Amino acid sequence: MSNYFLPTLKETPSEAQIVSHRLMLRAGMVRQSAAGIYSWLPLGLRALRKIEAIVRDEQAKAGAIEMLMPTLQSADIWRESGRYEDYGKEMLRITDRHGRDLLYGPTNEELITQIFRDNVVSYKDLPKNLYHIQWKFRDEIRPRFGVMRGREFLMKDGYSFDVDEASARVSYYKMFIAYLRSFRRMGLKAMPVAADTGPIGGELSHEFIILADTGESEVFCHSDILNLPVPEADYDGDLGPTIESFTQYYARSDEMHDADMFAQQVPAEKQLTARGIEVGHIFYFGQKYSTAMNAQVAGPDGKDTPVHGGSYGIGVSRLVGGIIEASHDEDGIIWPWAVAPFHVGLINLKPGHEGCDALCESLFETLSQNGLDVLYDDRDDRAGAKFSTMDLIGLPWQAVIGPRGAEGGEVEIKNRATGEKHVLVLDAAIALLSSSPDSAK
RNA sequence: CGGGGCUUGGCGCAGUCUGGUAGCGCACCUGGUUUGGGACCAGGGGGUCGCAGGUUCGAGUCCUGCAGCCCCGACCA
Repeated sequence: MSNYFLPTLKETPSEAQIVSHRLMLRAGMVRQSAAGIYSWLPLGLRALRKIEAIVRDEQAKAGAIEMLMPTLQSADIWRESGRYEDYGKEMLRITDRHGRDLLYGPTNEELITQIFRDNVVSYKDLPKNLYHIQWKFRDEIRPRFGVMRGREFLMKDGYSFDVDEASARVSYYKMFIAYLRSFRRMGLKAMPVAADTGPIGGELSHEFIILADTGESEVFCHSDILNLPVPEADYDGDLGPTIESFTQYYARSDEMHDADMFAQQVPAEKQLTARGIEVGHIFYFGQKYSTAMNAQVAGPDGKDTPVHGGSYGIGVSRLVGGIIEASHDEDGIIWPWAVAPFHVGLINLKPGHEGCDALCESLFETLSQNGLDVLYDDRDDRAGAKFSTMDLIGLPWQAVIGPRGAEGGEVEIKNRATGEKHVLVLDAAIALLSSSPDSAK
């Protein structure tokens, strides 16, 4: 850590209003560069990458294929879909040296549709679900809340292509399940709420909301939906009943909310009105883009038909803030194991002390070999300062080695979430640290 | 885009009303004493006071314009 870059702050910068923003600044995860635009410092980047990894894993299980599209797009394809004008001022428009119109992509329906139509011509190639994790830019009227509503943000966006609506529904269901699983693995309880489908209509649009008082979305739901088991990653067979187990309950965003229906369908003691953070959004948009942009495949009958599309977004950078909103205390962040930038914070209370140094290095080596990410605090500083820093950055385990215990080869292990401490000999400490402490909660 | 607020060293702030040669805490550097929950003493470095004009013998302070940032609302991963 003496060689690391982790600029923590004792005092809270005045611009940060919500707890996740304050903690991200104080813990040295991000620094603001302009309104709604952030640099990700090493610690923040590690959390971001952990979230990406979970998303990738669950996308792969659900059959989605990763690719990467550019941040800059040509205006031409957006003129084709009709959204170049429609998108308005939220789209950042750029002109290159030749006077050609470009834009910093706020989303990628047009680009993926272009790629698809140029390369897929038969129903035999369907279904396809392609995604990427890329920075987006939306020139928000009012960015706020740190990375929760930035103008530049990292999003996983995926697009499915199917030959008909029935098949598109299956693609949608797969993402529905993959999203539930992804958020749960990040230590979050995300609930799917019926969302506005816009001009397309239908019931196939859901937002995934995690509850938080500082959230910008208001939701109305049956409280049982929060405690449903998360489905297995089994995507064969009929997914309908699994989806139904969620959609049978009333759960709607404020623009879809119907007070009478809510009162009728949900017993009073189960009615939950709460604020939340939208961390994912999936929807089926039918043939909207494929028709506008002529993305057709030949069916079994040899006739061309526009493909049925869906799109699926996860706010990756927003999740970093969202997870902190959901998991912190007055001392700092409490990272869930799966997304923690490091698993273990190793504190050497007395660098330079032979016994402490040797024990720390031994522990560091063994834990690293066991595949754990360890942040080693070997700074020459007071114990209190080290404890405070470690609590602030919120790694799941803290391993403290000082002259007191070093003689007997003892390590003090602290669980950041519960505050529980155990004094253990090296081998026992290694065994404990190698396990996720989340189950203790 | 409407309403409100802010801008003074890396961070948090005072000073602006009433113009007179820029200050406090934290952080940083040096030395010493300390050392298991953000130590103490002494010394030290660092600021075109957001930018541009103007008023004045003199502007952080007064006037005009502009910019950046934050908060509340309508829009969004």
